[in-house]
Amino acid sequence: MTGGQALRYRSRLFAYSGLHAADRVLIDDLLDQRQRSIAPRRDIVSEGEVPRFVHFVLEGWGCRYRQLPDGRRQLLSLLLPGDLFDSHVQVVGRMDHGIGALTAMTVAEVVPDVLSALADDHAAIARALWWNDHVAFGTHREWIASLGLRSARERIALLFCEVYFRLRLVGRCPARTCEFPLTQADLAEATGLTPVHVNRMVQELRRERLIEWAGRSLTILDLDRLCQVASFTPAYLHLDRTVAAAG
Amino acid sequence: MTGGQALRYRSRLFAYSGLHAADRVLIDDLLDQRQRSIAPRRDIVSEGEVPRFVHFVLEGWGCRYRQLPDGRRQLLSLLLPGDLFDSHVQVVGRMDHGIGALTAMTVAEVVPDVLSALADDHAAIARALWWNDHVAFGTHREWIASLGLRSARERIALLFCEVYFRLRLVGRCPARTCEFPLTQADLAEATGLTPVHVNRMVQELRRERLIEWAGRSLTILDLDRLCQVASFTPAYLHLDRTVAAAG
DNA sequence: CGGAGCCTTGAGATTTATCAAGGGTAGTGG
DNA sequence: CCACTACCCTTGATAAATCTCAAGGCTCCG
Repeated sequence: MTGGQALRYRSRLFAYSGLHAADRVLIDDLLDQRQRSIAPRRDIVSEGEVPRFVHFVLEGWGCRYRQLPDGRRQLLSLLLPGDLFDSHVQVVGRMDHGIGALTAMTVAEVVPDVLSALADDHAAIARALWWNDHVAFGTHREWIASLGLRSARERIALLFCEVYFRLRLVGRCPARTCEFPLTQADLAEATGLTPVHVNRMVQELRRERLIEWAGRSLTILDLDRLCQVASFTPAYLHLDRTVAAAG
Repeated sequence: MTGGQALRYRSRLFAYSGLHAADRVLIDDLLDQRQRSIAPRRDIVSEGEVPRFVHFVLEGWGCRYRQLPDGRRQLLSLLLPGDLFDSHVQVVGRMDHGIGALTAMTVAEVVPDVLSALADDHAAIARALWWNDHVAFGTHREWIASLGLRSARERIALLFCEVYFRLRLVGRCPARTCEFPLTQADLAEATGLTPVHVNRMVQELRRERLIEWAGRSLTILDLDRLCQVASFTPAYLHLDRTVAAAG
């Protein structure tokens, strides 16, 4: 589908169905310019900082998070391999939240003007960036709905579903098993629950043979039923604009 | 600050500090082209629909919302007078959520290509649209943090704070009193709580002399203390890019 | 005058949090 | 090779926040 091009990376953008093979190569080339490793639990961009780069996640998992003065912390979204974030970093000014690594990560730092220039010259790339933003918005909306109206059990199931579909899109979940390197404490911060309660709910999902999760490996045993538990529909990921939708 | 221009509307965009007076007039002119009235509780754009216009709220309050198959409903964000939403509606495809009116509303429907053309010709307008998106993202993030880690009382206080600052930006809250035409049931859908519990928490805030709220009118009696209760900081509204920041 | 919609109150049930402790495992240094 | 530490997962008991169900009252409008 992407042709025989020798792409070195697996950007999410490559999944966007409007791109030509040549567009993918252009994006791929950007990612070689400047890379950075981040240790687990370290910030990629801190609150209050003025960010200078557009970031592409090459390896590892990160998150956006918000921390209140009293120390309470909430994850706002997951940043998975292939993701890019803050494509229009020029408008950001001071960060109103932090971006951190959950595992060891490698990210590509792209100079915003270079990406903008690329988008100006190649309408399809501009559209791919729009699409990516649109999906990010959709994901935020679904998290609001998750926290606002789903039970603990449903929230956790939803997160598993989301990760599964997102990783599949970037070719990191060929079968029913994918990486899931978060701790239960991370999961608690993502779902607005306590670690203790997450533990109990995860065990429930295991007992019902919906998932297996040990170490960094997650297996979805019954995707249909898990989606049903979570009231998950992938609509908000807008996969219809994706090459995967064709296959 | 906006000069002596005869602007007919009060778009949020006018607050963006990068605009010239002439830019404001151009935007203002867009809003005359095509307007639509929406009855309270009706959809402006329904889930599953393919939206055709960029919308500007001229009067009344609306919301984005997500409804699960079983009927549970969560508000995702408030749409207040002056707001514009889905400025890049071209990428949307099928709506993954609904947009509805909470009160009677008047919206301007702008043809996306016309707005895009304007943004292409006037860099400042493009930046204003970016800024608006950026604030929308920030608001979604803050709602996630609200639902994930704040108590019922804090969430309600936060919503009052947010509305107060947003309305002030568009000149609809000159003093301590502003419109707040939601029902307690709406507030419950926004905060992920039950109407009964919202009622009790609102009474608590009233008893503590933090707010007065009766009918459609909200008065903030002690803004500092209310912000403190809510752990509210306006950072996510990015008012620093705003003419209000100067004054 | 009657109804509809909204707000309010009470009592009891449920979900989730809190506190506290124990166990497994992997890595580290002696 | 063993002990030790750190980190994570697990379990139990109890407490707190929020929900559910039910009913009554107010106000506005036809």
